[in-house]
Amino acid sequence: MRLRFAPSPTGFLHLGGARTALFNWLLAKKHNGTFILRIEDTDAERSTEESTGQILDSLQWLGIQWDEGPFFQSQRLEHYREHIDRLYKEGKIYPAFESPEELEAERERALAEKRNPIYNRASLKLPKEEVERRLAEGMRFVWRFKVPDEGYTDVPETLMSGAADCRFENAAMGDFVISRAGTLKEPGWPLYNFCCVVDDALMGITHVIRGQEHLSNAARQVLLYKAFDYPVPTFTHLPLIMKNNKKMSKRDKDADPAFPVSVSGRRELGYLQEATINFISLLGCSYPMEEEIFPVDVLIRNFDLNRLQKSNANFDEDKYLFQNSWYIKNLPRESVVERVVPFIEAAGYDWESAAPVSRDAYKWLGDIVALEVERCKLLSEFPAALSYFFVAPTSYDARGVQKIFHGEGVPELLDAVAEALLLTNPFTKDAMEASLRSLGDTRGLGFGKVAQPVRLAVTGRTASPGLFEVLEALGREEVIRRLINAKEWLQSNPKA
RNA sequence: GGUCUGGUCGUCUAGGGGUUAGGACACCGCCCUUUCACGGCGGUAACACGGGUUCGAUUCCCGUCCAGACUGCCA
Repeated sequence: MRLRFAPSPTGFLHLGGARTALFNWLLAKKHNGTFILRIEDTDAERSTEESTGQILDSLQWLGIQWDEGPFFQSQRLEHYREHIDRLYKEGKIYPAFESPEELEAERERALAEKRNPIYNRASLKLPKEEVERRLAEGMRFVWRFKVPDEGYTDVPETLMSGAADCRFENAAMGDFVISRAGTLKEPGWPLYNFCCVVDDALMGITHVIRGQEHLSNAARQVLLYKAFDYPVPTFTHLPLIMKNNKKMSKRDKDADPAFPVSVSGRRELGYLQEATINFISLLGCSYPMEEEIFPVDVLIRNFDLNRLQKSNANFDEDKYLFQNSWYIKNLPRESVVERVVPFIEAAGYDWESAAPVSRDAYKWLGDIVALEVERCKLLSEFPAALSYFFVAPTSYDARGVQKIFHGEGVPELLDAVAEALLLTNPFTKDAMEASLRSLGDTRGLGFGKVAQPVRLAVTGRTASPGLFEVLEALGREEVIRRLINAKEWLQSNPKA
């Protein structure tokens, strides 16, 4: 079993492409087959090396490793030329001389007359001598494939059809172009539909899994396989991934920047590799497992073309986020910390000097990351969530000031807390809790009345992880300093 | 317009001639609780419509409607 992923390097790898790559890879892995990567860069206008690099990066990040390649179509011209020659000699293709403008005019005419806008074969009807004269003169032409006038072309399709193959009417297809405009001396570049067939045949591809937008191409491609007398692979055309009920495309200009369609964009936002694989594996496919969260080896074992869905799938951001947060909570802590570090550094926080002097900075960082692991759904949320560990608050949440700081006797309370914590030994969360609970009791205050002002004083916020974990991580000196700062701030900013 | 493909809770889906139509995310409620989260428990919610076939259709068939893709000298 030989499968391939064949992206065109005209932009980043998007999530739909990643899912196509994943399914091909999964099937290859499951059956000990071969997964080939081929870059379809026949369009010199739009292909870039930068894009190729990005696509390879994204695949590697996802852990989708190819067994062969990457092959580049731009380096395989000889094969295509050879195949064109072959078809020409057999009379299966012919040169067509119309300019794009002429074609467009004809197309509009056809549409206006409610005719199917397929090529009218004007060049095929030219006398042989005329064709030869034009070719000799160096007139520009494209190669068109002569599609049979009658009959049907059946695409062996595992998904997008009923029990039978997917059937297309030849008469409705039109003689499609297989090679761009050129002359005999300077031939144009062959096109996708053609190169794809030549390569898949030469590379021995047995099974093509790709997006459903290629389904109608498949009919043309089958015609080409037949023309070459090559075996036709089996096709699986995946349902499309939709966003707000329209195709999620990398060409979509209106895409919301908060929800990038690229794998790299998601990575930069702090989506995890594990969550991304897990989530896209569920788009248009189901598995016999009860849970919807599973590691990739379970995925490989259970992937099955028969469990593919036929209808399009909407991309559910909520579910993706949920899975991401699940992995942040459940992946080995060490692994999460490792991945959070670049985000913290990119935000400009110097965690090494923020760590209490008595502590190993990296271990300390691990501790505070652990405190936010069940709150942050994206890696990119950690810097803001943890900011007060790196920089002492200089202002306090406005609503908190109003509701908490302006309560009865808060400055004195902060003093008392500072004093109590000074005497708390060891400076651990359990000891602090006992100490502050009893302080509350003596003052006749509910525990919340003690904890909330302290939280606000120390973090500047009304919400945080468990207060005592925070205090312990901050260390005694820093906590006392912040309590005193808060009290002073309160005295110079009294209730209006 | 033509060709092709689809249609089960809001979303992703399981299922399949007889089921209380199952799960997940989201949502709502309760519990836990020093805040915010996490977690636990529970709840609302679906077979597009009309004809057949059948003792019985959400499931099979046909139409309708709706949706999407393709209709490039892009891939």
